[in-house]
Amino acid sequence: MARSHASNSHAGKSRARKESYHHGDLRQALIQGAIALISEKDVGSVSLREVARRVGVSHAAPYRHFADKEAMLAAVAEEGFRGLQDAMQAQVDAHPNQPLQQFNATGQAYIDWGLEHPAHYQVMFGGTQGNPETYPTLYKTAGQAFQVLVDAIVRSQVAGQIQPGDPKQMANVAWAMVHGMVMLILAGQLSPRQSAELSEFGRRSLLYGLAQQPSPE
Amino acid sequence: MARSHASNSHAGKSRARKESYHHGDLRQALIQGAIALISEKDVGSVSLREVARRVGVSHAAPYRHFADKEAMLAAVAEEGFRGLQDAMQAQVDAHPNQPLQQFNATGQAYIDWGLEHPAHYQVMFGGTQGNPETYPTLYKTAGQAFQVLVDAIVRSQVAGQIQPGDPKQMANVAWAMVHGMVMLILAGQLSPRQSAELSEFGRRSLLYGLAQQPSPE
DNA sequence: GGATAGCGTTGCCGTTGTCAACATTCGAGC
DNA sequence: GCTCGAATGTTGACAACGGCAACGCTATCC
Repeated sequence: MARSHASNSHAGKSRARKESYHHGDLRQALIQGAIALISEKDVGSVSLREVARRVGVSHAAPYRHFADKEAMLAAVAEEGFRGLQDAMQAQVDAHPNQPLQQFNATGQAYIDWGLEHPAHYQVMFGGTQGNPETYPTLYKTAGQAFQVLVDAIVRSQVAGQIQPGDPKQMANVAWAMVHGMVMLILAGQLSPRQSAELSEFGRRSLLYGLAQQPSPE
Repeated sequence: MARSHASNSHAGKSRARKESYHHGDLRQALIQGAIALISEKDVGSVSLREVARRVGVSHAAPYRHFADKEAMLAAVAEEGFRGLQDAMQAQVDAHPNQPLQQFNATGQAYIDWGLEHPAHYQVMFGGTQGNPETYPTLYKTAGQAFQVLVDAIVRSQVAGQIQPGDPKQMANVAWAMVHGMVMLILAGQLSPRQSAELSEFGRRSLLYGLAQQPSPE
Protein backbone atom coordinates (compact mmCIF):
# COMPACT_ATOMS: atom_id res chain seq x y z
CA MET A 1 0.00 0.00 0.00
CA ALA A 2 1.89 2.99 1.36
CA ARG A 3 4.21 3.72 -1.44
CA SER A 4 6.59 6.16 0.09
CA HIS A 5 8.52 8.40 -2.21
CA ALA A 6 11.62 7.57 -0.31
CA SER A 7 13.50 5.36 -2.63
CA ASN A 8 14.73 2.37 -0.80
CA SER A 9 17.89 2.91 -2.62
CA HIS A 10 20.28 1.27 -0.25
CA ALA A 11 20.70 -1.99 -1.96
CA GLY A 12 21.43 -4.58 0.71
CA LYS A 13 18.87 -6.11 3.01
CA SER A 14 16.33 -3.30 3.14
CA ARG A 15 14.87 -4.58 -0.10
CA ALA A 16 14.11 -7.76 1.79
CA ARG A 17 11.20 -9.41 -0.01
CA LYS A 18 11.86 -7.93 -3.39
CA GLU A 19 11.74 -10.63 -6.01
CA SER A 20 15.29 -11.65 -5.41
CA TYR A 21 16.20 -15.14 -6.34
CA HIS A 22 17.82 -15.77 -3.03
CA HIS A 23 15.84 -15.41 0.11
CA GLY A 24 18.28 -14.18 2.70
CA ASP A 25 17.29 -16.38 5.59
CA LEU A 26 15.02 -19.05 4.29
CA ARG A 27 15.77 -21.50 7.03
CA GLN A 28 14.43 -19.22 9.72
CA ALA A 29 11.51 -18.17 7.54
CA LEU A 30 10.55 -21.80 7.09
CA ILE A 31 10.67 -22.49 10.78
CA GLN A 32 8.52 -19.48 11.55
CA GLY A 33 6.14 -20.33 8.72
CA ALA A 34 5.83 -23.85 10.04
CA ILE A 35 5.09 -22.60 13.53
CA ALA A 36 2.41 -20.30 12.18
CA LEU A 37 0.89 -23.04 10.10
CA ILE A 38 0.94 -25.55 12.92
CA SER A 39 -0.86 -23.16 15.22
CA GLU A 40 -3.61 -22.68 12.65
CA LYS A 41 -4.19 -26.24 11.58
CA ASP A 42 -3.29 -29.29 13.54
CA VAL A 43 0.06 -30.96 13.66
CA GLY A 44 -0.57 -33.92 11.44
CA SER A 45 -1.92 -31.95 8.55
CA VAL A 46 1.13 -29.82 8.08
CA SER A 47 3.03 -30.41 4.88
CA LEU A 48 6.44 -29.32 3.85
CA ARG A 49 4.98 -28.12 0.60
CA GLU A 50 2.44 -25.86 2.22
CA VAL A 51 5.06 -24.31 4.42
CA ALA A 52 7.13 -23.63 1.33
CA ARG A 53 4.11 -22.15 -0.42
CA ARG A 54 3.40 -19.95 2.56
CA VAL A 55 6.92 -18.63 2.59
CA GLY A 56 6.85 -18.14 -1.16
CA VAL A 57 9.41 -20.60 -2.37
CA SER A 58 9.19 -23.73 -4.44
CA HIS A 59 8.27 -27.05 -2.94
CA ALA A 60 11.81 -28.38 -3.00
CA ALA A 61 13.56 -25.36 -1.58
CA PRO A 62 13.31 -26.55 2.03
CA TYR A 63 15.57 -29.46 1.16
CA ARG A 64 18.48 -27.07 0.91
CA HIS A 65 18.06 -26.41 4.63
CA PHE A 66 16.59 -29.57 6.10
CA ALA A 67 17.37 -33.17 5.35
CA ASP A 68 13.70 -34.09 5.44
CA LYS A 69 10.40 -33.18 6.96
CA GLU A 70 11.28 -34.69 10.29
CA ALA A 71 14.41 -32.56 10.51
CA MET A 72 12.34 -29.48 9.92
CA LEU A 73 9.92 -30.42 12.67
CA ALA A 74 12.90 -31.00 14.92
CA ALA A 75 13.96 -27.41 14.26
CA VAL A 76 10.44 -26.28 15.07
CA ALA A 77 10.56 -28.24 18.30
CA GLU A 78 13.90 -26.73 19.15
CA GLU A 79 12.51 -23.26 18.66
CA GLY A 80 9.69 -24.26 20.99
CA PHE A 81 12.08 -25.27 23.73
CA ARG A 82 13.76 -21.91 23.42
CA GLY A 83 10.43 -20.17 23.90
CA LEU A 84 9.60 -22.40 26.81
CA GLN A 85 12.93 -21.69 28.43
CA ASP A 86 12.45 -17.95 27.98
CA ALA A 87 9.05 -18.11 29.62
CA MET A 88 10.45 -19.99 32.59
CA GLN A 89 13.51 -17.81 32.91
CA ALA A 90 11.31 -14.72 32.90
CA GLN A 91 9.62 -16.00 36.03
CA VAL A 92 12.95 -16.65 37.69
CA ASP A 93 13.96 -13.09 36.96
CA ALA A 94 10.62 -11.80 38.21
CA HIS A 95 11.18 -13.24 41.69
CA PRO A 96 14.72 -12.41 42.69
CA ASN A 97 15.94 -13.93 45.93
CA GLN A 98 12.77 -15.99 46.35
CA PRO A 99 13.80 -19.47 45.30
CA LEU A 100 10.63 -21.32 46.14
CA GLN A 101 8.56 -18.66 44.41
CA GLN A 102 10.80 -19.11 41.42
CA PHE A 103 10.22 -22.83 41.49
CA ASN A 104 6.46 -22.40 41.69
CA ALA A 105 6.29 -19.69 39.06
CA THR A 106 8.54 -21.63 36.75
CA GLY A 107 6.23 -24.60 36.86
CA GLN A 108 3.22 -22.41 36.23
CA ALA A 109 4.98 -20.70 33.35
CA TYR A 110 5.65 -24.12 31.85
CA ILE A 111 2.00 -25.06 32.05
CA ASP A 112 0.85 -21.73 30.67
CA TRP A 113 3.24 -21.90 27.76
CA GLY A 114 2.07 -25.38 26.87
CA LEU A 115 -1.57 -24.40 26.99
CA GLU A 116 -0.96 -21.31 24.90
CA HIS A 117 0.91 -23.24 22.21
CA PRO A 118 -0.83 -26.61 22.12
CA ALA A 119 0.14 -27.65 18.62
CA HIS A 120 3.68 -26.46 18.98
CA TYR A 121 3.89 -28.31 22.26
CA GLN A 122 2.80 -31.51 20.57
CA VAL A 123 5.56 -31.17 18.01
CA MET A 124 8.04 -30.84 20.84
CA PHE A 125 6.94 -34.05 22.51
CA GLY A 126 4.99 -36.05 19.99
CA GLY A 127 7.71 -36.14 17.42
CA THR A 128 11.04 -37.79 17.04
CA GLN A 129 12.10 -38.76 20.44
CA GLY A 130 14.21 -41.68 21.43
CA ASN A 131 17.64 -41.18 19.98
CA PRO A 132 19.32 -38.02 21.16
CA GLU A 133 21.99 -38.61 18.55
CA THR A 134 19.69 -37.85 15.68
CA TYR A 135 19.07 -34.22 16.56
CA PRO A 136 21.77 -33.24 19.02
CA THR A 137 20.96 -29.55 19.10
CA LEU A 138 17.33 -30.32 19.87
CA TYR A 139 18.44 -32.53 22.70
CA LYS A 140 20.78 -29.86 24.00
CA THR A 141 18.19 -27.09 23.80
CA ALA A 142 15.65 -29.16 25.69
CA GLY A 143 18.28 -29.83 28.31
CA GLN A 144 18.88 -26.13 28.76
CA ALA A 145 15.22 -25.49 29.43
CA PHE A 146 15.29 -28.31 31.92
CA GLN A 147 18.25 -26.73 33.63
CA VAL A 148 16.22 -23.66 34.57
CA LEU A 149 14.11 -25.89 36.74
CA VAL A 150 17.10 -27.68 38.24
CA ASP A 151 18.69 -24.38 39.16
CA ALA A 152 15.55 -23.13 40.88
CA ILE A 153 15.45 -26.31 42.93
CA VAL A 154 19.09 -25.99 43.93
CA ARG A 155 18.52 -22.44 45.11
CA SER A 156 15.46 -23.57 47.06
CA GLN A 157 17.52 -26.24 48.71
CA VAL A 158 20.20 -23.75 49.66
CA ALA A 159 17.49 -21.57 51.15
CA GLY A 160 16.21 -24.56 53.09
CA GLN A 161 12.83 -24.52 51.39
CA ILE A 162 13.17 -27.84 49.63
CA GLN A 163 14.54 -31.05 51.06
CA PRO A 164 18.11 -32.07 50.39
CA GLY A 165 18.47 -34.64 47.66
CA ASP A 166 19.41 -34.96 44.02
CA PRO A 167 18.02 -31.79 42.42
CA LYS A 168 18.07 -33.35 38.99
CA GLN A 169 15.85 -36.16 40.18
CA MET A 170 13.54 -33.66 41.78
CA ALA A 171 13.45 -31.64 38.60
CA ASN A 172 12.57 -34.81 36.71
CA VAL A 173 9.63 -35.34 38.98
CA ALA A 174 8.49 -31.74 38.77
CA TRP A 175 8.87 -31.75 35.01
CA ALA A 176 6.93 -34.97 34.74
CA MET A 177 4.17 -33.42 36.78
CA VAL A 178 3.77 -30.22 34.79
CA HIS A 179 4.22 -32.03 31.53
CA GLY A 180 1.57 -34.54 32.46
CA MET A 181 -0.79 -31.79 33.49
CA VAL A 182 -0.39 -30.00 30.20
CA MET A 183 -1.09 -33.20 28.32
CA LEU A 184 -4.13 -34.02 30.41
CA ILE A 185 -5.56 -30.56 29.97
CA LEU A 186 -4.85 -30.53 26.27
CA ALA A 187 -6.56 -33.89 26.08
CA GLY A 188 -9.68 -31.92 26.77
CA GLN A 189 -10.80 -33.53 29.95
CA LEU A 190 -10.78 -30.34 31.99
CA SER A 191 -12.27 -26.89 31.68
CA PRO A 192 -9.93 -23.90 31.93
CA ARG A 193 -11.11 -23.21 35.44
CA GLN A 194 -10.48 -26.81 36.44
CA SER A 195 -7.07 -26.51 34.87
CA ALA A 196 -6.12 -23.65 37.14
CA GLU A 197 -7.33 -25.56 40.15
CA LEU A 198 -5.42 -28.62 39.04
CA SER A 199 -2.15 -26.78 38.72
CA GLU A 200 -2.48 -25.31 42.19
CA PHE A 201 -3.50 -28.66 43.59
CA GLY A 202 -0.62 -30.34 41.82
CA ARG A 203 1.86 -27.84 43.12
CA ARG A 204 0.73 -28.40 46.70
CA SER A 205 0.59 -32.16 46.27
CA LEU A 206 4.12 -32.28 44.99
CA LEU A 207 5.49 -30.01 47.67
CA TYR A 208 3.60 -31.31 50.66
CA GLY A 209 2.49 -34.78 49.68
CA LEU A 210 -0.75 -36.68 49.57
CA ALA A 211 -0.14 -39.21 52.28
CA GLN A 212 -1.86 -39.05 55.59
CA GLN A 213 1.01 -40.33 57.66
CA PRO A 214 4.65 -39.49 57.10
CA SER A 215 5.98 -42.99 57.69
CA PRO A 216 6.91 -44.53 54.35
CA GLU A 217 6.01 -48.06 53.40
CA MET B 1 2.16 -75.78 18.26
CA ALA B 2 -0.21 -78.28 19.76
CA ARG B 3 -2.03 -79.48 16.73
CA SER B 4 -4.94 -81.39 18.04
CA HIS B 5 -6.42 -84.06 15.86
CA ALA B 6 -9.83 -82.63 16.43
CA SER B 7 -11.04 -81.70 12.99
CA ASN B 8 -12.31 -78.20 12.85
CA SER B 9 -15.17 -79.49 10.86
CA HIS B 10 -17.88 -77.23 12.10
CA ALA B 11 -18.25 -74.88 9.20
CA GLY B 12 -18.96 -71.47 10.68
CA LYS B 13 -16.21 -69.31 12.04
CA SER B 14 -13.56 -71.94 12.53
CA ARG B 15 -12.71 -71.73 8.83
CA ALA B 16 -11.81 -68.16 9.54
CA ARG B 17 -9.17 -67.23 6.93
CA LYS B 18 -10.43 -69.32 4.03
CA GLU B 19 -10.62 -67.26 0.88
CA SER B 20 -14.04 -65.97 1.63
CA TYR B 21 -15.09 -62.68 0.18
CA HIS B 22 -16.22 -61.43 3.52
CA HIS B 23 -13.79 -61.32 6.32
CA GLY B 24 -15.86 -62.04 9.39
CA ASP B 25 -14.51 -59.37 11.65
CA LEU B 26 -12.43 -57.06 9.58
CA ARG B 27 -12.81 -54.16 11.92
CA GLN B 28 -11.09 -55.95 14.75
CA ALA B 29 -8.49 -57.44 12.41
CA LEU B 30 -7.63 -53.97 11.19
CA ILE B 31 -7.23 -52.64 14.70
CA GLN B 32 -4.98 -55.51 15.66
CA GLY B 33 -3.03 -55.21 12.44
CA ALA B 34 -2.55 -51.53 13.03
CA ILE B 35 -1.33 -52.18 16.55
CA ALA B 36 1.15 -54.73 15.28
CA LEU B 37 2.36 -52.42 12.56
CA ILE B 38 2.70 -49.47 14.90
CA SER B 39 4.79 -51.45 17.30
CA GLU B 40 7.16 -52.44 14.51
CA LYS B 41 7.60 -49.14 12.77
CA ASP B 42 6.99 -45.78 14.29
CA VAL B 43 3.67 -44.05 14.56
CA GLY B 44 3.96 -41.51 11.81
CA SER B 45 4.91 -43.99 9.14
CA VAL B 46 1.83 -46.10 9.47
CA SER B 47 -0.50 -46.03 6.51
CA LEU B 48 -4.02 -47.20 6.14
CA ARG B 49 -3.04 -48.98 2.98
CA GLU B 50 -0.29 -50.96 4.60
CA VAL B 51 -2.57 -52.05 7.38
CA ALA B 52 -5.06 -53.21 4.78
CA ARG B 53 -2.30 -55.03 2.89
CA ARG B 54 -1.18 -56.71 6.09
CA VAL B 55 -4.66 -57.92 6.85
CA GLY B 56 -5.10 -59.06 3.28
CA VAL B 57 -7.85 -56.82 2.02
CA SER B 58 -7.93 -54.09 -0.58
CA HIS B 59 -6.81 -50.58 0.18
CA ALA B 60 -10.32 -49.19 0.39
CA ALA B 61 -11.83 -51.89 2.55
CA PRO B 62 -11.08 -50.10 5.81
CA TYR B 63 -13.48 -47.36 4.79
CA ARG B 64 -16.39 -49.73 5.39
CA HIS B 65 -15.43 -49.70 9.05
CA PHE B 66 -13.78 -46.37 9.72
CA ALA B 67 -14.66 -42.93 8.47
CA ASP B 68 -11.03 -42.10 7.87
CA LYS B 69 -7.54 -42.80 9.06
CA GLU B 70 -7.97 -40.70 12.16
CA ALA B 71 -11.01 -42.70 13.19
CA MET B 72 -9.04 -45.88 12.88
CA LEU B 73 -6.25 -44.54 15.04
CA ALA B 74 -8.89 -43.50 17.54
CA ALA B 75 -10.02 -47.12 17.67
CA VAL B 76 -6.42 -48.17 18.18
CA ALA B 77 -6.10 -45.68 21.00
CA GLU B 78 -9.28 -46.97 22.54
CA GLU B 79 -7.94 -50.49 22.49
CA GLY B 80 -4.85 -49.15 24.19
CA PHE B 81 -6.84 -47.65 27.01
CA ARG B 82 -8.52 -50.99 27.52
CA GLY B 83 -5.15 -52.68 27.84
CA LEU B 84 -3.94 -50.00 30.18
CA GLN B 85 -7.00 -50.37 32.34
CA ASP B 86 -6.57 -54.13 32.47
CA ALA B 87 -2.95 -53.76 33.56
CA MET B 88 -3.96 -51.40 36.34
CA GLN B 89 -6.91 -53.43 37.45
CA ALA B 90 -4.72 -56.50 37.66
CA GLN B 91 -2.61 -54.74 40.26
CA VAL B 92 -5.67 -53.76 42.23
CA ASP B 93 -6.75 -57.37 42.27
CA ALA B 94 -3.26 -58.47 43.25
CA HIS B 95 -3.34 -56.46 46.48
CA PRO B 96 -6.70 -57.05 48.08
CA ASN B 97 -7.47 -54.98 51.15
CA GLN B 98 -4.28 -52.95 50.78
CA PRO B 99 -5.49 -49.68 49.30
CA LEU B 100 -2.24 -47.75 49.35
CA GLN B 101 -0.41 -50.69 47.83
CA GLN B 102 -3.06 -50.74 45.16
CA PHE B 103 -2.48 -47.08 44.51
CA ASN B 104 1.27 -47.51 44.25
CA ALA B 105 1.09 -50.64 42.13
CA THR B 106 -1.49 -49.08 39.86
CA GLY B 107 0.81 -46.18 39.13
CA GLN B 108 3.72 -48.49 38.48
CA ALA B 109 1.59 -50.64 36.21
CA TYR B 110 0.67 -47.54 34.25
CA ILE B 111 4.31 -46.62 33.77
CA ASP B 112 5.28 -50.16 32.85
CA TRP B 113 2.51 -50.44 30.31
CA GLY B 114 3.52 -47.18 28.68
CA LEU B 115 7.16 -48.21 28.46
CA GLU B 116 6.27 -51.59 27.04
CA HIS B 117 4.03 -50.13 24.36
CA PRO B 118 5.72 -46.87 23.44
CA ALA B 119 4.27 -46.43 19.98
CA HIS B 120 0.81 -47.46 21.02
CA TYR B 121 1.06 -45.08 23.92
CA GLN B 122 1.87 -42.24 21.58
CA VAL B 123 -1.20 -42.95 19.52
CA MET B 124 -3.27 -42.73 22.67
CA PHE B 125 -1.97 -39.30 23.59
CA GLY B 126 -0.39 -37.86 20.51
CA GLY B 127 -3.43 -38.13 18.37
CA THR B 128 -6.78 -36.49 18.17
CA GLN B 129 -7.36 -34.92 21.46
CA GLY B 130 -9.32 -31.84 22.23
CA ASN B 131 -12.93 -32.52 21.43
CA PRO B 132 -14.42 -35.42 23.32
CA GLU B 133 -17.44 -35.22 21.04
CA THR B 134 -15.55 -36.49 18.05
CA TYR B 135 -14.79 -39.94 19.44
CA PRO B 136 -17.12 -40.43 22.38
CA THR B 137 -16.29 -44.09 22.99
CA LEU B 138 -12.60 -43.26 23.10
CA TYR B 139 -13.31 -40.57 25.64
CA LYS B 140 -15.42 -42.94 27.68
CA THR B 141 -12.89 -45.75 27.61
CA ALA B 142 -10.12 -43.43 28.75
CA GLY B 143 -12.37 -42.30 31.56
CA GLN B 144 -12.89 -45.86 32.71
CA ALA B 145 -9.14 -46.43 32.97
CA PHE B 146 -8.90 -43.22 34.94
CA GLN B 147 -11.60 -44.44 37.27
CA VAL B 148 -9.42 -47.34 38.44
CA LEU B 149 -7.04 -44.80 39.88
CA VAL B 150 -9.81 -42.74 41.46
CA ASP B 151 -11.24 -45.82 43.15
CA ALA B 152 -7.87 -46.79 44.59
CA ILE B 153 -7.51 -43.32 46.04
CA VAL B 154 -10.96 -43.39 47.56
CA ARG B 155 -10.20 -46.70 49.25
CA SER B 156 -6.92 -45.31 50.52
CA GLN B 157 -8.75 -42.36 51.98
CA VAL B 158 -11.25 -44.61 53.70
CA ALA B 159 -8.34 -46.54 55.16
CA GLY B 160 -6.81 -43.28 56.36
CA GLN B 161 -3.71 -43.67 54.22
CA ILE B 162 -4.33 -40.70 51.98
CA GLN B 163 -5.52 -37.28 53.04
CA PRO B 164 -9.15 -36.34 52.70
CA GLY B 165 -9.91 -34.26 49.64
CA ASP B 166 -11.34 -34.54 46.16
CA PRO B 167 -10.17 -37.96 44.96
CA LYS B 168 -10.73 -37.02 41.36
CA GLN B 169 -8.38 -34.10 41.72
CA MET B 170 -5.84 -36.32 43.40
CA ALA B 171 -6.18 -38.83 40.62
CA ASN B 172 -5.61 -36.08 38.11
CA VAL B 173 -2.38 -35.19 39.82
CA ALA B 174 -1.25 -38.78 40.07
CA TRP B 175 -2.14 -39.42 36.46
CA ALA B 176 -0.28 -36.32 35.37
CA MET B 177 2.74 -37.54 37.24
CA VAL B 178 2.90 -41.03 35.82
CA HIS B 179 1.99 -39.81 32.37
CA GLY B 180 4.72 -37.21 32.50
CA MET B 181 7.21 -39.79 33.65
CA VAL B 182 6.38 -42.11 30.79
CA MET B 183 6.78 -39.28 28.32
CA LEU B 184 10.09 -38.18 29.80
CA ILE B 185 11.46 -41.69 29.76
CA LEU B 186 10.23 -42.34 26.25
CA ALA B 187 11.89 -39.08 25.25
CA GLY B 188 15.10 -40.96 25.84
CA GLN B 189 16.63 -38.85 28.52
CA LEU B 190 16.92 -41.65 31.04
CA SER B 191 18.37 -45.12 31.14
CA PRO B 192 16.14 -47.99 32.25
CA ARG B 193 17.80 -48.05 35.64
CA GLN B 194 17.30 -44.33 36.04
CA SER B 195 13.71 -44.84 35.03
CA ALA B 196 13.09 -47.23 37.88
CA GLU B 197 14.70 -44.84 40.30
CA LEU B 198 12.63 -42.01 38.95
CA SER B 199 9.35 -43.82 39.40
CA GLU B 200 10.19 -44.66 42.99
CA PHE B 201 11.35 -41.14 43.64
CA GLY B 202 8.23 -39.74 42.01
CA ARG B 203 5.98 -41.96 44.06
CA ARG B 204 7.57 -40.81 47.30
CA SER B 205 7.61 -37.18 46.21
CA LEU B 206 3.94 -37.25 45.43
CA LEU B 207 2.97 -39.03 48.62
CA TYR B 208 5.24 -37.25 51.06
CA GLY B 209 6.18 -34.01 49.37
CA LEU B 210 9.33 -32.20 48.45
CA ALA B 211 9.06 -29.23 50.75
CA GLN B 212 11.26 -28.87 53.77
CA GLN B 213 8.67 -27.28 55.98
CA PRO B 214 5.01 -28.17 56.12
CA SER B 215 3.71 -24.62 56.28
CA PRO B 216 2.33 -23.62 52.88
CA GLU B 217 3.09 -20.32 51.27
C1' DG C 1 36.24 -11.50 -15.07
C1' DG C 2 35.62 -16.19 -14.80
C1' DA C 3 35.11 -20.39 -11.89
C1' DT C 4 32.72 -22.32 -8.08
C1' DA C 5 29.78 -23.33 -4.61
C1' DG C 6 25.44 -22.12 -2.47
C1' DC C 7 20.70 -21.52 -3.08
C1' DG C 8 16.37 -21.96 -5.47
C1' DT C 9 13.44 -24.08 -9.44
C1' DT C 10 11.24 -27.42 -12.41
C1' DG C 11 9.94 -31.95 -13.32
C1' DC C 12 9.32 -36.40 -12.03
C1' DC C 13 8.44 -40.73 -9.14
C1' DG C 14 6.12 -43.82 -5.90
C1' DT C 15 2.95 -43.65 -2.05
C1' DT C 16 -0.84 -42.05 0.46
C1' DG C 17 -5.80 -40.72 1.86
C1' DT C 18 -10.13 -40.53 -0.01
C1' DC C 19 -14.01 -41.02 -3.14
C1' DA C 20 -17.13 -43.14 -6.64
C1' DA C 21 -18.60 -47.02 -9.15
C1' DC C 22 -18.95 -51.75 -9.29
C1' DA C 23 -18.98 -56.79 -7.42
C1' DT C 24 -20.05 -60.26 -4.05
C1' DT C 25 -22.30 -62.18 -0.23
C1' DC C 26 -25.57 -62.50 3.67
C1' DG C 27 -30.05 -62.44 5.53
C1' DA C 28 -35.02 -61.20 5.67
C1' DG C 29 -39.48 -61.73 3.79
C1' DC C 30 -42.31 -63.80 0.33
C1' DG D 1 -36.21 -71.77 -2.17
C1' DC D 2 -35.97 -67.24 -4.44
C1' DT D 3 -35.48 -62.50 -4.67
C1' DC D 4 -33.94 -58.32 -3.29
C1' DG D 5 -31.74 -54.94 -0.50
C1' DA D 6 -28.14 -53.96 2.76
C1' DA D 7 -23.44 -54.99 4.18
C1' DT D 8 -19.18 -55.63 2.88
C1' DG D 9 -15.19 -55.85 -0.24
C1' DT D 10 -12.80 -54.49 -4.88
C1' DT D 11 -11.12 -51.69 -8.62
C1' DG D 12 -9.84 -47.46 -10.48
C1' DA D 13 -9.13 -42.77 -10.26
C1' DC D 14 -7.53 -38.19 -8.31
C1' DA D 15 -4.95 -34.69 -5.92
C1' DA D 16 -1.48 -33.98 -2.55
C1' DC D 17 2.54 -35.36 -0.43
C1' DG D 18 7.71 -36.53 0.58
C1' DG D 19 11.67 -36.99 -1.78
C1' DC D 20 15.16 -37.09 -5.66
C1' DA D 21 17.65 -35.45 -9.86
C1' DA D 22 18.77 -32.23 -13.13
C1' DC D 23 19.01 -27.66 -14.06
C1' DG D 24 19.31 -22.26 -13.43
C1' DC D 25 20.58 -18.11 -10.98
C1' DT D 26 23.79 -15.33 -8.26
C1' DA D 27 27.19 -13.95 -4.89
C1' DT D 28 31.84 -14.42 -3.88
C1' DC D 29 36.70 -15.15 -4.13
C1' DC D 30 40.89 -15.76 -6.75
